Amino acid sequence: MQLRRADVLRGARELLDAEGLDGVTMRKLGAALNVQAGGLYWHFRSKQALLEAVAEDLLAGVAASPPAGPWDQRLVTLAHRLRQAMLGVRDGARLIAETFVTEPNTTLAGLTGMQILIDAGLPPEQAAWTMFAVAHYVLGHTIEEQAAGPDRAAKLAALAETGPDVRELAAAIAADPGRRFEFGLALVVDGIRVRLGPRTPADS
Amino acid sequence: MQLRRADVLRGARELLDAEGLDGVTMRKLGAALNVQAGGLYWHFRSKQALLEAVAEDLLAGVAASPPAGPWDQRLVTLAHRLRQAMLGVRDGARLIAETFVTEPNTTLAGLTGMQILIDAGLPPEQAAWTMFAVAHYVLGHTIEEQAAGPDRAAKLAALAETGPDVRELAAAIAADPGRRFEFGLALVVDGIRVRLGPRTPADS
DNA sequence: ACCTGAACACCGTTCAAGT
DNA sequence: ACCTGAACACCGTTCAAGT
Repeated sequence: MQLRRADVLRGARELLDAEGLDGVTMRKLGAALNVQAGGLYWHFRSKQALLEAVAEDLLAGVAASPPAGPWDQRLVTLAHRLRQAMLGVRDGARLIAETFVTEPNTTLAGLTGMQILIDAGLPPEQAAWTMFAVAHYVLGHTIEEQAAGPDRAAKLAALAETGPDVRELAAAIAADPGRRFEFGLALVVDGIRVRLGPRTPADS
Repeated sequence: MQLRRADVLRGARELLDAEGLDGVTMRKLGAALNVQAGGLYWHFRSKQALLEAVAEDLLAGVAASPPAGPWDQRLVTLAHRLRQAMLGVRDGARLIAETFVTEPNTTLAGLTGMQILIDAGLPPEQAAWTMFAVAHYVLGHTIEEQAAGPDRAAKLAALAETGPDVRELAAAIAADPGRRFEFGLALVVDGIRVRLGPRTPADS
């Protein structure tokens, strides 16, 4: 039976999850879908276009339903969803980083973040800039968190041996990523709060 | 005459600057150095090892001299240096992201950030976590900022046409990266200040 | 419309053998 | 010690031709 665009997308995502971004190959994907590698080019202009479609797909749930509550909670929810979306596949954050998408899911996620900050009281331009600051923190954190590497653990252990200060650094890398993410996110949110002035808790 | 490790490193960096990360190839590098691709493996265990050496090299200046002044200025200086180091080569931020280095330059940069925050009054564990939050913001920002892509401008222009709210978002992407970086960095620093309590301005 | 077969111009890595 | 030559097992992409 014939392959649909959605099948290729699903296959690519499964291959990504199984092999990582460097393991995604048009030939392997073809094999998984019982098709020659060249045949995939009927469905997608290029490998890059396929990866961008996977990236857009990955962000599907991020802003599908708008987060509710006070502005800080809404923003934290959105940031969580973004991280979770990227954690949804192996190398998801790297995929997002190496891709430039202007499709609905991606755009809506950005707009939603911006709107939350406008509702909180920021002028539109500041809201957009602030939204990107949050997004960049989330992206940077999640990329690092997903970076696998076989010798990572070994290097880290060796590093921890070299001194007490370096030990503290190594411990931070090895710490629970979820809690570390939360910590940094709260920091950024506090920074935003400063810009809103003192009468924020009363707003919705 | 013979090739030294440093020559390979310099060649790799120049090739990276000229062709981008995806254009760095053992064969092209060999050609640039008048050597067969296989010959490079005498100097470096693998392409990955070579890239990690380039990454470590890139961070040479970041913490070479410790930033001076009040803690917030010291931290901002360090963040600037980190961004500038990554901007020093094409795809520098992506290189740092795809690499896990525990060599002196990289480690010292991390330790310096942590020490600045300890001096500011944070307990060591918080200082380490905070340092990573800053680093992740810088990394995320600089990756996005360096993402080239030929159709980027076209996609962005098309996006700006689709509505006034999206226009604001597109404008933020197209804005001066230096100013945008500054804005987000100040946000993070304000967030840190909140955690230090009210008696900070008096400290050095 | 959707895919095959085959080719083109590449990759990273290994390793005997040369100097 | 440092590198060549040649091979191995791969890549993304194109495109005539098939169905």
